[in-house]
Amino acid sequence: MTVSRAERRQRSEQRILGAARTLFAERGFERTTIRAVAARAGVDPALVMQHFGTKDDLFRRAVQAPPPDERAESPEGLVDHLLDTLGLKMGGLSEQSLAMMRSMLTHPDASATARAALGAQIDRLAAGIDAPDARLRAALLTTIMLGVTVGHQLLDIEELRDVPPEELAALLRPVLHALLPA
Amino acid sequence: MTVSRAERRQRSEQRILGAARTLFAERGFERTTIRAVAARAGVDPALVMQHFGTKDDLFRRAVQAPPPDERAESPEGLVDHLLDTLGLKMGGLSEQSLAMMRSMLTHPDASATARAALGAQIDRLAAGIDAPDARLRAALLTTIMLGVTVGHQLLDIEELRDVPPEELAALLRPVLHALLPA
DNA sequence: GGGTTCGCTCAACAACCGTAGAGCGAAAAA
DNA sequence: TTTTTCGCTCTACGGTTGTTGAGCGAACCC
Repeated sequence: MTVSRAERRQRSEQRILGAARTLFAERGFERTTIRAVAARAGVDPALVMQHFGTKDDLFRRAVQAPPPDERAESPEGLVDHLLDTLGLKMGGLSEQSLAMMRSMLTHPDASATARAALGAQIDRLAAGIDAPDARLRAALLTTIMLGVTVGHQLLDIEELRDVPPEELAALLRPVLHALLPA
Repeated sequence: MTVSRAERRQRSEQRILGAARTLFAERGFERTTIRAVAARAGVDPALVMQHFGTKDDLFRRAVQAPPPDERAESPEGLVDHLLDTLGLKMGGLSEQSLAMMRSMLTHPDASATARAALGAQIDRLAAGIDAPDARLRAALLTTIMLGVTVGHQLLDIEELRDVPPEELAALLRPVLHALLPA
């Protein structure tokens, strides 16, 4: 019944991290206060600082995502992989992705992280596109998916709500294909 | 050489509004302070409140855009009109659009305004699409343009920087067409 | 020209924010 | 058991924020 000290520490760190992710994803960086995170984690605000140092550090920890799986990117599988990106399968995007996206337009740190993440995806995509303007095409593919995700997950546009994932995928497939060279 | 009182009033109101638009567009709502707006307008912070009442009111005034021109929306012209939306022509989007977009993910008011503006565009587009899922297609068209705009104007993705507008339009045209019924 | 209006500034308040340091109590080490 | 460690809370500080009310000076009205 008793819990070891290290265990307690790790456990409350996880609770804080979870609370932070949720609030960052819902309200963004600026509107999320340390106090609110602490309250949601059932913890004193000072403990948050003690664990993560600074609010920016907490944010960095909260949004850091596991490295993307390096699956083989055959040109044909490109579009399918992109459609997965939407988070349509497996119950939506991770909370850390949402948290980062929610803040990427206002928080300089999140903006840089977002640019880096998108840049990485552009790199990955461009490698699978055989055209002189491969990077530009990859960038457009990426921002297109970004836009649909923002509209769907962050702005909650009603026309996209409750649409079966397969229907979205079916409509988007030819769209994405239109950016691949003939 | 002397200026009338009404003239002075209107003049500083415009300066404040301009400063607000610029800062809201650059940093978003939360990171823009009344003091910063006032400083940029060369004015006392209290005057900003006196003119606009509240920071939220100032934001509302700053982002309110002129009503979209009700040009005839022939189904063929749809795509061209959408490409204009990108702000590629005529030196980019208005500062009020950028200000609204910059804050739409974090400020509840801006979020509602953005949803409304996107909803209106979806309506307009859907009217020109002849398909049972016209609204869904219109929503996707809208969010796609949103994504490209966000990536280009707000995140400043380097692959999209300095790309001639015509090149972007040429690549996007088939993309958008892919969402119109055959 | 004298009184009034009013655009504008000055100074300040109350609330909230991120953050730091001292201290408590229980787990760990001796 | 005694001593030490350390996860955690309490309290509080300094700074910034949105916002307000009093007052000044110049344009306005008579």
